[in-house]
Amino acid sequence: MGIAKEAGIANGSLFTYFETKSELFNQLYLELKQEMASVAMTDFPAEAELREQFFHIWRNWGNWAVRFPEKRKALAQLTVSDEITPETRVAGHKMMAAIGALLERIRVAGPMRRIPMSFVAALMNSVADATMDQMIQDPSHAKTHCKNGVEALWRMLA
Amino acid sequence: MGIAKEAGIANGSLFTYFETKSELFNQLYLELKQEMASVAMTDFPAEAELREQFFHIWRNWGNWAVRFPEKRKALAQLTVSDEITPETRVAGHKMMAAIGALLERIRVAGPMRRIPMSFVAALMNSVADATMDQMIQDPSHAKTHCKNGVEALWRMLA
Amino acid sequence: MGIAKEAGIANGSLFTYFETKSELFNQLYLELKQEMASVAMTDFPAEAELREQFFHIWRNWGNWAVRFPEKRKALAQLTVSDEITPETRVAGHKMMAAIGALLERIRVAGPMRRIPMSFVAALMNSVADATMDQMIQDPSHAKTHCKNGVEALWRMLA
Amino acid sequence: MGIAKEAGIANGSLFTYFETKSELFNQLYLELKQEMASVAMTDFPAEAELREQFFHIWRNWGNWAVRFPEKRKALAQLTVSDEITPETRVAGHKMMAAIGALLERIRVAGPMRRIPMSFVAALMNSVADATMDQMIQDPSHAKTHCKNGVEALWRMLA
DNA sequence: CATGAATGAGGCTTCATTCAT
DNA sequence: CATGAATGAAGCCTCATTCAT
Repeated sequence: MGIAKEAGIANGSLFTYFETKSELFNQLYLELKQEMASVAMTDFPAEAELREQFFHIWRNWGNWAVRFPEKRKALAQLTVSDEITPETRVAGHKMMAAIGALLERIRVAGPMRRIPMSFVAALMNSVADATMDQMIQDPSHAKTHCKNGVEALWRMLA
Repeated sequence: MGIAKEAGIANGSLFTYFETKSELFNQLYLELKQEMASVAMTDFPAEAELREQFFHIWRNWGNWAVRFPEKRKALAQLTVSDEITPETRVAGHKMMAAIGALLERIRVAGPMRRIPMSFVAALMNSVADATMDQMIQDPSHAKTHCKNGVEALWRMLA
Repeated sequence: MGIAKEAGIANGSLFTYFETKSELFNQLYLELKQEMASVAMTDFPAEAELREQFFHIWRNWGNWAVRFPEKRKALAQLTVSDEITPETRVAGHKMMAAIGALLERIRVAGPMRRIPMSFVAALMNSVADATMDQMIQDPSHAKTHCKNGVEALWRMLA
Repeated sequence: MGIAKEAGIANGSLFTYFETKSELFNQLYLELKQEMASVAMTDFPAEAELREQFFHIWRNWGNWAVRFPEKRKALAQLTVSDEITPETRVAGHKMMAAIGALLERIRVAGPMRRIPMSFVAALMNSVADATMDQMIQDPSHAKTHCKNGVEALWRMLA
């Protein structure tokens, strides 16, 4: 369909800002990752327990996914795209450092303490994706699905 | 890159078998789903407990994914592709009926008994995907990752 | 659509009889021309007047066109096709020699006596084509259209 | 041979102006019809008799055909092409409304008064085509062929 | 002799990219 | 800096033609 048209701008205008389609994708990926990271920390309850902190982040993600399903979809597609370079992926992960640290604290305290963090993170992401998809497909019960997803994940992690 | 070239045949030859690129994709999707379904049931322990039956299927999947990573990758890509029609997806799910029934028995007996089966199935699939990816990325510990994945999922389900 | 499929035979079978698509077209053109020529002379009233002889041929053509509209269409298309060689066209005209002679007798006796025969023949063909098209499009009044066409042409020629 | 190459432009450039090959053909058909219609009315003798008016149009057509044989050929091919939609044909006929009205006045006053206008128009077109072809094939006598053609048609019509 | 799978040249179409305005 | 016409590489698809069965 043409990425310029999809972005709603003149096809030539794209190259005022980006040298290349790949560059655009990588930059967009980082922007969306950044957005997910900062959305996650909105009203973060610094004094609460681990579980409540984790659930808080999850709720923020869910709200964001339901409000901006196109962003969620774009990020999902970019995540599996071959256009995103390893460097960009690393940079994206760094933006999630705070959440990674939180997950790490959960991991070492629970049944997955012997399992590599990378795998645990991958599992969290996959469950988060499945949950957000469910919320978007059935928005009238979004809150319930959100809770169900995080409780399922919590059983896995803690 | 051109799907004919990728398949190693003359570009025109594709259309001896398939009317259309879409038809090829849909048919390939079904074939791979069928393969996953029948691989899963290999040496199925009909008399064993639920847990052992489920772990058995999971191990079969893991072995298949490690042996045929290209098939696994192709199926993953087809699953998220827009070329696959809803009809094809339904047909694909039907091939998994036996596994679905098993999962259903696990679900009604555990903490997810109040949660829609479709969501539970989606969670299982997403965890399976993450596990297979991990196994393929780090094949020297494939068996361990396989076990870690299914145990994590089992904590979620049962 | 593929000329073999259109002919209702296996694609490879075509080349048992014809070296080439062009050869097939040229041969088919000649066959249809031959058919039109011999159909035209069916029950030819050798003793009748010029006008009646001409009308007789015209009626034969009309009946043929209504009975075999696909043949009529094929011939019309072949006639304007670039695949038909000048040699084939000449051969086709020779098959129509008897009708050409009749037309020539009409021409020299009428208002077009100073006009090149080739042009007169072209005019006759174009009026015949238009008439057959009309007959095929509105077969319930085919006879009327047939008569209207030849009478119009007769006013032109005689 | 590839319609872009034939037009002398890069193959992709076509789609800057037309969504589709079909659209290009239909639009070109209308443009050529429009051109024929407006050419026909050049210096139209509004006060002259029917016959002179008709001959005037015919002469205009003949001059146009001899001057732009490629346009004439293109229009002839488009007219028999399957790419031209019925809607486009109707639109094309509407452009010829003035000429149609003139022909109608001739028809009702002559021997074809009982014959459907559509058939009469088809006959006129077929004779016009044959005449233009003759003029283009033998341009040194173009004027004579032009006159011969219209006089022949006039005998048919009036 | 008939068949149909396989081929590849050639046509239509898309789309990232360039560039004159 | 924005625009959109122009480009051409690359993809999908058609179809005449070949060839092993």
